[in-house]
Amino acid sequence: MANTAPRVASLLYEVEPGAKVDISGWVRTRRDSKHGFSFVELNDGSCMSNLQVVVNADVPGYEETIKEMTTGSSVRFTGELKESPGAKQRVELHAESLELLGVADAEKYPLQKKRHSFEFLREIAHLRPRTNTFGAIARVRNCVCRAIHDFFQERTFLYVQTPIITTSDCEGAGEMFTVTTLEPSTDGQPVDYAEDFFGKKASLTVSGQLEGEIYATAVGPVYTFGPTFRAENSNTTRHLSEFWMIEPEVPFCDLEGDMQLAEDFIKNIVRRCLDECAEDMKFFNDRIDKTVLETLKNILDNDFKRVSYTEAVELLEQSGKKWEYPVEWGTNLQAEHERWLTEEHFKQPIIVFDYPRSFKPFYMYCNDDGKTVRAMDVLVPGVGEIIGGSQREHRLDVLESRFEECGLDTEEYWWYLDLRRYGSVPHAGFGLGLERMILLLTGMQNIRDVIPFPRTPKNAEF
RNA sequence: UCCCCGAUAGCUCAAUUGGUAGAGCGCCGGACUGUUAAUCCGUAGGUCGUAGGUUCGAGUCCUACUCGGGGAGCCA
Repeated sequence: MANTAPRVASLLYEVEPGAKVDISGWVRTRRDSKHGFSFVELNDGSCMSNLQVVVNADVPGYEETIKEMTTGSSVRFTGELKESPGAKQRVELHAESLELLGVADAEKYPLQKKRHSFEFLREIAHLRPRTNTFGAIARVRNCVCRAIHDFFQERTFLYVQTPIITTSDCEGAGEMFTVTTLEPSTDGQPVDYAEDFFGKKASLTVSGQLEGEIYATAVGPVYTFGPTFRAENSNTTRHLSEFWMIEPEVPFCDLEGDMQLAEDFIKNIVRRCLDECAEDMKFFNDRIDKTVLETLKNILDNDFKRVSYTEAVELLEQSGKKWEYPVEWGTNLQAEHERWLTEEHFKQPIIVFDYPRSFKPFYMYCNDDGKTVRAMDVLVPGVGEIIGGSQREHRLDVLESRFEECGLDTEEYWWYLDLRRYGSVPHAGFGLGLERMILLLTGMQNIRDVIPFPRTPKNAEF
């Protein structure tokens, strides 16, 4: 047995009838004809569709084996690929041999030939990739990851691995998980991190941005692509405790360039998925969200609407809507505001920029107006904020005063300030939440269903 | 963390003013069939989330807890 055999996807869409085939996979369903033969629907994860295997009763082993080929069992067939008289497939496999590799007790196997709720499937996350929806998500997610690397590689960005364990805090990004080998204190005494593994308090990263800036100001455009951890007690359909983030950082770049990069980036990913995962994308449109293809086409066909925070506030004030959270210049936009702007008013992705400095972190470039910073958020219908980014403050004196303003210790960020002391340049970057991007692409509602093994408060199974 | 809602068969759900549980699907058995969400008939399958309480009597009412869902905040 070798894993070089063609897979179902190529048999269905590429290989010509007449080919001799050796194929292994899992049974999705079986239909028996009492006096003659059985149809076995074989899936191997290479695509949404199954290979229909026609097994005649005269195939050796048929009588003893076919009843065991229940939903979920693993099987292997050899035979000849033939044109299918059925309307639903181009070709089918006429089996000449059959082999049951692993049984799946039909009485106990949790996946049935019917739809299951996503809540139920979350409880069996080790089996859910065997379903149509989660197989499709896995393929789309893979496509997105490839598209991301290709996008940046084609633009000469360097892929930089920033640390997962870190002793710096990208302030404002959220609560951090502590990494320690110390036993929990039982006497109520505060933990002495000087005694800890790293000799100081260490955490799981909440962002690779600060380290990304180090490389961007040395080797040119870079991007990070890795797991990120937030210990926030967030219980929503859009938050994970462990998620994947892509963070480009570009020297000699201002906010304008940053926004353009973000827009090109998202459009590129959308285009790749539509081109390369057409079958899966059609499934999402048919079964998950009837508007998803239209939404994605809309994204490709239009420039993202750019609106300053100040303009956004004016639009919200003039909307005549009753807001649960009052709109006032100087307060952060709430979900209801963002949703109205992108879903009801503009009905397309928008980029809100130049936010008040009062609620934005220290590293963002301060505008001359003394009130705003060069920050931008990309908001998309259905998902909300998908990208957050900014031009970074590269002026040493301004940055130092911002540290003071934010109550931060410059000593801890000595290396970050060095970047401004020696050869400082304007630079900018952003962070894209991978799982939120996949929500947008698939029309899935809950972020826990677009990552293989979701980690959320009180949940870290598998 | 806050606010709402929920937990009954393997899955999805129903059960009247409180009177000791039903359906569909799935499974299994049978019939039929180049089928493809197959179709038709039948069988089996439940300590009603956990622990208390009210009551002659609780799936149903009350309390606590656990878990799940939706929304909010925080953010990507």
